[in-house]
Amino acid sequence: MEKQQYLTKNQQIVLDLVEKSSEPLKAYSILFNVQKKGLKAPLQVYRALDKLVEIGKIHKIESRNAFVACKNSNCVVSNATAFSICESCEKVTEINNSKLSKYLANFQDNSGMKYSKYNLEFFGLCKKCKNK
Amino acid sequence: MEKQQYLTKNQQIVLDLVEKSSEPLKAYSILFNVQKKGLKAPLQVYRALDKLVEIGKIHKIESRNAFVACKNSNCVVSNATAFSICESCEKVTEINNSKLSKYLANFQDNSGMKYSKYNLEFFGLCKKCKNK
DNA sequence: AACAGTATGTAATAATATAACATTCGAATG
DNA sequence: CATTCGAATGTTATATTATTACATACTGTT
Ligand SMILES: [Zn+2]
Ligand SMILES: [Zn+2]
Ligand SMILES: [Zn+2]
Ligand SMILES: [Zn+2]
Repeated sequence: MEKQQYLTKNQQIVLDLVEKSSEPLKAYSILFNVQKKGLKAPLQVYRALDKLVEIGKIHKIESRNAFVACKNSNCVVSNATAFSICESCEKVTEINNSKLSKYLANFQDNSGMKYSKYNLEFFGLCKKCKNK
Repeated sequence: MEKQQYLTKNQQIVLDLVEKSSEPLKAYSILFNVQKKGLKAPLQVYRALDKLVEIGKIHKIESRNAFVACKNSNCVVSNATAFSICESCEKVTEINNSKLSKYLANFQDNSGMKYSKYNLEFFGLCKKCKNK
């Protein structure tokens, strides 16, 4: 059984916002949006984000410095993430493909390094933008 | 035949520095190091970096906001990059594995999106750090 | 109650990156 | 050679992203 994670007030406020959003949110946009809820300083947001990323409730899109809620049943495997990113409209989708995740989780090369985590970002044009 | 890329003075200065480095370099560390060569402002460095990334001479390690020289014969496929990153010593290695790149270049899901580019970052402990 | 670990609040500052605009360079053309 | 045009440069200012430092408060355990 997975350990239940109780979120603190700040963490819950930030998570709610990120989950409601249809697009990746940037830290300072989050800050702006939660100021009416009492989170006044960047650090309060960053600390909540750090924790939420750590427990897999949200992910950071590294190439965009933005955050999205996890769409894979709270990513039991938050250490194995893959996203598709439209370079035109910036739509981001979390990829949930068991073949891909199996392939990457088992990937080994001759470096002698044991990988415990990965993050993959695909770029291209989404259906909509392709047909413009 | 591939189009020859002539680098400008600023681009060459930045590239030389990144190629000499055994570790990923951050933009402002690059700036500091090339100031004696006349590049005084952040933008001069960022512009050179942008161009070098565009033509595949260097890559950006997104999770670290740092830059490394390409190790794959100037990445004919600079739009298909994979790295291993040691979370202890921060050593970064560009992965050159044709099976992996073939697998990812051909990856498709049911989103209808055609991927033209990807970046993959593996995390773990390098040989050295594992044995400590 | 004492303690340890985690979370919070707050201010200041560091680190990363871009906007705006004037100027210069360099290849291509006529 | 003179003109043109796109790319690159120089410079200043500013925007955006993220962390340091330190004091305080909350939570569960002994
Ligand atoms: Zn997820
Ligand atoms: Zn799109
Ligand atoms: Zn490369
Ligand atoms: Zn290491």
